[in-house]
Amino acid sequence: MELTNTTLSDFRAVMALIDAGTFRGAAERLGLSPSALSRQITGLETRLGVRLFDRDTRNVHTTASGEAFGRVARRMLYTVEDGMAEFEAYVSSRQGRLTIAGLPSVTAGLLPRLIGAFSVEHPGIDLRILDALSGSVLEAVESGIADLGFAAGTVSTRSRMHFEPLFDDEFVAIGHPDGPLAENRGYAWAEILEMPIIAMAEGTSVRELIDGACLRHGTSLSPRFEVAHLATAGALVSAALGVTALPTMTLPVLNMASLIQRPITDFGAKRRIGLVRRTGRTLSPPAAAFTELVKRSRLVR
Amino acid sequence: MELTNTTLSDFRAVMALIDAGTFRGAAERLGLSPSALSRQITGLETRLGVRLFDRDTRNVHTTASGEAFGRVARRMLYTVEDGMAEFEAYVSSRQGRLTIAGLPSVTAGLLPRLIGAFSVEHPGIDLRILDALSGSVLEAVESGIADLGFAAGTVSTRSRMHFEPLFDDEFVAIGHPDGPLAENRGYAWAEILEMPIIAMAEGTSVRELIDGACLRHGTSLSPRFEVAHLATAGALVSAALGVTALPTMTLPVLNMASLIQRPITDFGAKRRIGLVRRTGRTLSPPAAAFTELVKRSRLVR
DNA sequence: AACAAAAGTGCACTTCACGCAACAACGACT
DNA sequence: AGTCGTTGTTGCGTGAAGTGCACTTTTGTT
Repeated sequence: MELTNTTLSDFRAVMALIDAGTFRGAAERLGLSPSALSRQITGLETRLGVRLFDRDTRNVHTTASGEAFGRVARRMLYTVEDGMAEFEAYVSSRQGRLTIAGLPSVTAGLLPRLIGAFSVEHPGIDLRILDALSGSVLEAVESGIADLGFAAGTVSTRSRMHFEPLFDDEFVAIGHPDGPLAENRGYAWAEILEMPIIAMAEGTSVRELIDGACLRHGTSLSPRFEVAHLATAGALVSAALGVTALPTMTLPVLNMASLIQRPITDFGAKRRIGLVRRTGRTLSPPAAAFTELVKRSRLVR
Repeated sequence: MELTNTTLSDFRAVMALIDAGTFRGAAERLGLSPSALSRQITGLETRLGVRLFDRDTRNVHTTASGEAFGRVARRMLYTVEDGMAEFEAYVSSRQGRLTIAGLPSVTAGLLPRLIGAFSVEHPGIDLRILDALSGSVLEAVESGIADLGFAAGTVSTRSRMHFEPLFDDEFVAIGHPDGPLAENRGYAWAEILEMPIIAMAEGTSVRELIDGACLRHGTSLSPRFEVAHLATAGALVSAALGVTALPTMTLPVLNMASLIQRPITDFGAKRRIGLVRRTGRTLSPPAAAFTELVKRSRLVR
């Protein structure tokens, strides 16, 4: 009994013949000639070593073995149908899973709107958000844990991954209403450096950007506090312990009620936010759909 | 997306490539050349409109879509494997169902030994016994309710079905020890007709045979009692109400403790017991196996 | 920098499947 | 009972699909 050579068309042929009851009808349903179907059934019976249909030139009767095979065939075709439908649903992003890594500022400030829109368009997709520091975002995407990542477009980012810039996130100075930024005007970066600075911890993209700006200005940063979380920085500023410089994107995370923001006139450094993905790797359909959505939503300001 | 043309070899190819990680290894496992596999994967990807593997000349990486397809493919191949194993088990009579119709005398006297042996050889097969009158046996087999039937080989039987004779069941006279058959010798049929006869109801094969014998002897039967069931006949004889003539095969059904049996010297009619099955219909594998067992058990006496 | 290994491609060949036409057998209708 | 129509099967030719071999290209390694 040669089972391995059995193909899906064999199953389809048997099913059609069982349902139609005649070779002619079954062949028509399958879209081929009666002779072709006859050969196929004969060949299958030969390979199986079992007669599936008792037939003469006038009648066709399914044997017990034929019915047994038909049950198997029906299950098989259902499985194929279901499987392909499932795959098609996956490809067309109707179901699946999408993991997005992002800097905390992005996940908090930008992602809510995006994933809101996405989950409306693709309700069947399980969304996972990974908020991590800059390095972890790249790591997550590179290792495949995350499909996409939102990160700042630093040099290291662009070399390891494909980076698609979305918009520039400008730095503003944040201070207490009664603090050194009380005057409602733009401040120069040199001015700010004179104030007590609350800086983000090293390893964050914000800190990386600020360090780079200092380098270009030929100055150096001497922070009064270093904090790991944006909210902490906000709290410290609210307590009038100092000022800080943050990208505007991060502001929604903070409670701005008791804070004021001022432009930095000559800071120059912008945080270029973009979408990272592995180079040379095809995006999963949900990831591609999400990328499409992001582009469509015109974040560029 | 062309889903319908997807074939089992596509699933096998994807599975092999996922598992092996290289075209070369996968091709070897599939028993074909790397180029053929390359074309197959490319063709599948084209039909699906989705890239399943990211590959350069050196590395092969499964995409998210490829893994999704792989999950579907694995399920598919398991289903095929299971299904074919199930069918193979059915064909080789390791599982399935077998319905045997038989005359009450046969089912009671002969079948127990046979189905005992059969269920030892084929423990996975569900056995159903249909004990019915002669006509019902044929009906059950003809309609497909029963796969096989044990019946007496009358003319009508042979014309409608394929009849395979197994053995001849001879008639003996049954009486009460104190009745007219008290003498331990053979009795002529004419003698017995003089005694009070307990006959089986019309429609039973026993009655059919006896009527035939009377016809040949130029006599006629005038039964004192007519009963539908063998056990009833036996009970009547036990009560010394008369004598009866029955095939030896039926005797195990009766309680012979208070009965005696005597040869009928010139009765001449034997009941030819045989296996009936539909003409022109292939037997189900369990039925074929059972037939084989019956032939092997050499019932011919 | 050169080599080796692996995937992709052009080309020729085989094999498989298909349709058409002829054939055989069975059933129905007169 | 004879005839005709229908239905499954088979012989044959054709076309497409698949396969292997040889070669190219690219990439990782020594």
